[in-house]
Order: sequence, then C-alpha cells, then structure tokens
Amino acid sequence: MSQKIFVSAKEVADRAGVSRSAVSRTFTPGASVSAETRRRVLEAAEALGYHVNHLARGLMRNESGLVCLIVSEMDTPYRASLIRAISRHLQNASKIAMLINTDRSDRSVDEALKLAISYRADASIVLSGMPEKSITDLCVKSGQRLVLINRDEERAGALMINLRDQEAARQAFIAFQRAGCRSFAFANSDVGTPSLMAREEGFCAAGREFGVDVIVERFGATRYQSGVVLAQRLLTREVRPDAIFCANDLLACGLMDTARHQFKLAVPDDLCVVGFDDIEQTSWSSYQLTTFAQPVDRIAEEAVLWLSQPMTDSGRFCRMTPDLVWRESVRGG
Amino acid sequence: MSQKIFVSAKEVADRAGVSRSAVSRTFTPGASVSAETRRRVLEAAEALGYHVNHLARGLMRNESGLVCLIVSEMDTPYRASLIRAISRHLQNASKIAMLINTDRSDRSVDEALKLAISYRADASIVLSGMPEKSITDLCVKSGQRLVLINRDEERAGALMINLRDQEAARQAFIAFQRAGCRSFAFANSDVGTPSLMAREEGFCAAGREFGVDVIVERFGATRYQSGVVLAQRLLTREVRPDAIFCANDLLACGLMDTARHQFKLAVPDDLCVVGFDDIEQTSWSSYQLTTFAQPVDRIAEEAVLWLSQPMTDSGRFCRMTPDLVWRESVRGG
DNA sequence: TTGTAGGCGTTATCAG
DNA sequence: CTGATAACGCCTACAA
Repeated sequence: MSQKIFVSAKEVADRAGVSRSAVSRTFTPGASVSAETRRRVLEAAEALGYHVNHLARGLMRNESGLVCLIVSEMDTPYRASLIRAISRHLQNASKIAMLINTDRSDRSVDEALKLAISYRADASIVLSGMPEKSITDLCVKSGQRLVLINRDEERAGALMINLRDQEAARQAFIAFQRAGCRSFAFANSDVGTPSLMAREEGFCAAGREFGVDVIVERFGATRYQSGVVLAQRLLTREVRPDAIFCANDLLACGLMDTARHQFKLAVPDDLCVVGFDDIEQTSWSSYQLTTFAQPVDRIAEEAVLWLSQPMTDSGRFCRMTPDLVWRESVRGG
Repeated sequence: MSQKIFVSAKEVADRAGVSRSAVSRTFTPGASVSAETRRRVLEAAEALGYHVNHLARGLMRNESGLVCLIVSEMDTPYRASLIRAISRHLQNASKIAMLINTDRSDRSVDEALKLAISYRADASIVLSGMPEKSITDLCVKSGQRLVLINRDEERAGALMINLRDQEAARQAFIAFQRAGCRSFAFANSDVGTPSLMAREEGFCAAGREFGVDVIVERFGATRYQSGVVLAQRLLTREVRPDAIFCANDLLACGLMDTARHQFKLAVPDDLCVVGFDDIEQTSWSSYQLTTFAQPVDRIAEEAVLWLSQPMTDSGRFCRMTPDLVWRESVRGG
C-alpha cells in the first residue's frame, strides 16, 4: 500500500506567495479575493494539480456531498435505469452517489445505512428492502435525509415515494375486460415486495368489484425465468386464462415467450398480457408489451429535490401515477 | 439546510468514562484494548448511536475507502452487470463505490477524474471514454490506482483490462463458415469505441485471411434501435448476407427482431447471427443468441485486486478471452 | 482584502 | 493497557 501524496492548500499557498486562507477563499464561491491573488492562486493550483480535499471540507462544513444509494439486484433493467436517473440528478445538484449493493434482506439494508452514517452521507436513498425503525430514526436524528422508494411502511422524517399500484392494477383489469377477456390471472414472484403485492391486491380487488374470479400464481424471484414457470403453471390449468397481468415486465417477457414458443399461443389473440415498469425490452418488436411506465425521471427528481428541503419531523408521502403505455399485447387499445 | 449532528468519539468517551483514544482503539481492528474498556465503549457507542467518521479517518489514514466508477450509459445491460460485479467485489474489499455518470465525451471523463481526486478516492475505474494523459498522470502521481476497462490506449501506472476482441471475431467468422454461410457482414454502431472497432477489424481480417469479402455497416448508438436500422440496410442489399456478426448483443437483438418480423427471415436457417457480451436477454427464448460472454466477474475481480497491489510505474495489461456461448442463432454448433 | 489562530473528528506516537 | 498530544487539510471567525 503505497503512500498517497495529494497536494494540499499549503503547498499552493507557498508557491503563490499567499496565505493558506487565500487559497481556501479562492475555491469558496462567495468569498472575497482580489483578482490578482485569485489569479496567482489558480495558476499555482493548476501547476501543482491541486484539488480541494472534499473529505476535509466535508468535515468542516458538516456536509460531505455524498448520497448513499441502497439497492439490490441493480443490474435489473428497471433498477439500472432508476439508478442512472438518480445519479444524474444528484450530479446536477453537485452531489455524488455512493452505491451499496444489498442482498435485499432487511439486515443488509441496515448495514448499508450504518455505512452511510459512517461516511456522513448527506442523504440515503433506499430502493430495496426495509430498514429497521431504530436505524432510520438514527439517520434522521443525525440530520441525514432519507428517501424510501416503493416501500410501504412509514418512517418519520423520510420521504416516501410510491406509485398508485392498486389503481394501475384496476386499470389493467378494465383494459382486459374491454378486450373481451374472460379468465383473469395475476402472475407474481414470491418475494413479497410491497409494490408487487399492491399490484396483486389491486387486481384481485378489481376482480371482486366486477364479480370475476382471479387466479393468482406466485413463483421465485422477480425475473424472466420465473415468468417461464408461471406461464407453465397458468397455461396448463383446466380453464386457461386469456388475460394475465404480470407483477413486472421481466415476468411478462418470460411469460409471453413461453406462451408463444412452448404453448403456441398468439398474443394478443389467444392471450392478453400487461406488464409493469416499461423497461426498454418491452418496446422491442418481439414483445411490444402493453405496460405501466414508472416515472423514473420524476421519481429521481423528487428524491433529489427532497435533499434540499428543510427538515421536517413528520416525513412526506409522494404518490405518483404510472402511465399505461399501449402496445400490442392487449386487443383493442 | 438543517444542521447535522452526528455523535463523536468524544461523547462516547465521556459516557463510557474513558479517553478518546480508547474509543478509537476499540474501533481499530489491530489495537490493544482491555475487554472491560472495550465493553464499556461498545455499550456507550450503541446507546448513543456512534459510528466512526470515515471522512476524518480517511483524512488521517490517507485512505478514504472510496473508489470511483466512471461510466456512461450505465443502464445498458452489460454495463449494469459490470457495475454490479465491481461494486460487490469492492464491498468485499471493504471499499465503497462512488458512481459518476459521464456522457462518454473524454472531457466529462476528465471532470469525473478530477472529482475522484477531490474526494481522495483510493482508485478510479474507467468504463467509458478515455481520459487525457495529463489527468491520468496526476491520478497516478497522487497515488491513486487507476483501472481502464476496454480502452485501447496505454496509460502509465494503470491497469488496462482488455478482451481478445480480434481473436473472438475470427472465431465467429470460422463458426459462420462451418455453418455454411457464404455472405458475411459486420454490423457496428458508429461511436467507434476501441473494443467495438477491434471486433470489426478482427472480423474483416478473418475475411481477408480466408479470401472472403466482408460487408461493414455502421450506424448510430450501440443500442437496439441501431440494430433495427442496420438490419434494414444489410438485408436489402443485392446479395443479402447470411452471416452477420454484431458488435454487441443489443445490436444483435434489434437486428434479429427486424430480420424475423420485418423481413420474415428464419434464424438460423436463412441468417446466422453472433453477438457480443452475453447479456441476459440473449438467453431469452425469443433470441437464443450465440454470443461471446464477457467475463464480467473476472474483470471485476482483477480490477479490485489491482487496488491492493504495490504501485508500479509501468502499468499492466490484462487480456482476457471471451467465451463463445453456443445457442440457436448459428447453424451447427 | 489579507493573514493568524482555532477547531472539525480521527488516528498515530509516545510516555506512563 | 491507557491517556495526553500532535498531526491530517480544510474552513471560519477575528483582527490587521
């Protein structure tokens, strides 16, 4: 482990023939420095390759500029696009994203939040799992911003961004009805994420509302492969569903592929499918999936906006409406 | 902007009735503390919610624990999986990833590296674009580790991880020949990334080697939509290619979809296709694409390993061989 | 406008 | 094993 030798403000000051404070002031936006001093400092800094030490600055200012992103399975299309959107918005706000991988267990999310505290992150944004109240309380008490995305529980002092999953599910149900579908199913993973469960419940509730039975099948992780299995289970039932709402697009892709290739069904003629997220693949011509678009960019925007809001004790809910994107996997439209 | 009030070692020391040093030692792995002192410190820390300030620790130890990931278009499947792999390996090495989005211009990469210096990152890993020599020199001079992935230029003191793109391209060519293909094409984007160009050159070189003409078409970004356009251009030529090597999987998916749906061609009977990356979608039953797998996990492993290697002036090349994954898009296999 | 002095929360060093 | 003390690099009064 070799020594790191970054150049410090003192060296710049010496070379420029000014005091350390002059250097500091040169790099502090609102400070007063004469043009001449500034010029000499900048010149020396350039020559030496000086860059303000954000660690030390953060120590003084009590503001690190770091924002912690806590997320599991980040290579999943929807997650990846959300991370990208958030990190871009953060950069625009002169913050920088620290990325922490979790395994989706609540304990590993707790560990991640502790790490965020250790790094004196200005904020933490949780995309996966639900941290313990004692930890989130500590975050908030420490003055850290906290954003929970698509989690259902409330946390004091945090911003909770949620989608109207249930309403969307109802909308999907109605779309199926308009398409003349008669046998309805919901295809879910068995991980029990709040937003996934909300979609399931919303779809079942719509079934009750309209006096129609809804079959629910759950299996595995929320991925393509589970969609394959779900299709095999649902499409071999005595009364085969002709309308399947999938908890997300990945499941829908696996399900559609299997319906077509293994069961030789035509979508949407034999089977209507609706997904959720609007990941890029749904627009590919092999899928053309009708789905609900998560307002990824707006979620990111709201999350980052919250970081500069004055602290409140109560926390805030922010509910957004996903847009139904009509493509070719449902008749009519 | 409300004040942040994190609890400090002094407060823990006061509560536990010991000195600040004792607290520090308790949280420093190799240090010697009596069991009793340790217990009292831990108890006080727990009660107060104390967490070591990594910013201050980094200042002292001259080691921030931060590693900067510089990447553009990070929501792309291959990039996302690489980021995930790297961030997991970093976590195992008790480092933490800082994520910086660039627009792939070399200038924005330079800016990102300056940010990495400002945060005293222990290392920077560049996945996109090529930073200026003056900047990379500064990084290395400052004692920062530097890893360049899939870049072609050399940089002193850096680890450069590359794939044997040309050899892979030759292998693809031979696979096409074995499948009995007669008219060869290479489908590329027009961004000119080193690794993409290497694949193109390797494929053309193989054509020359075997005395066969190779058509090259380039268009747009390295994404699905460009694959669509490339298919339209290539498949309307007088002599229609029956073997197309795509610069990456995203292009291949767009090209395959278009070949099948718009041109009603059967893959692999009418057209053989090979891609590159082995993104998850290639294993979906709509594609079953034969492709070269990037050794994502090994790349991540090597990159992280480099961070703990003793510093050398010369830098190091690390070349890896992508594995050809046989699926259904090429006859034979 | 400028320089000086003190402190931010740590860790390393060195007596005890 | 423990506690005082001096850094680390920076910012912010305060006084000049």
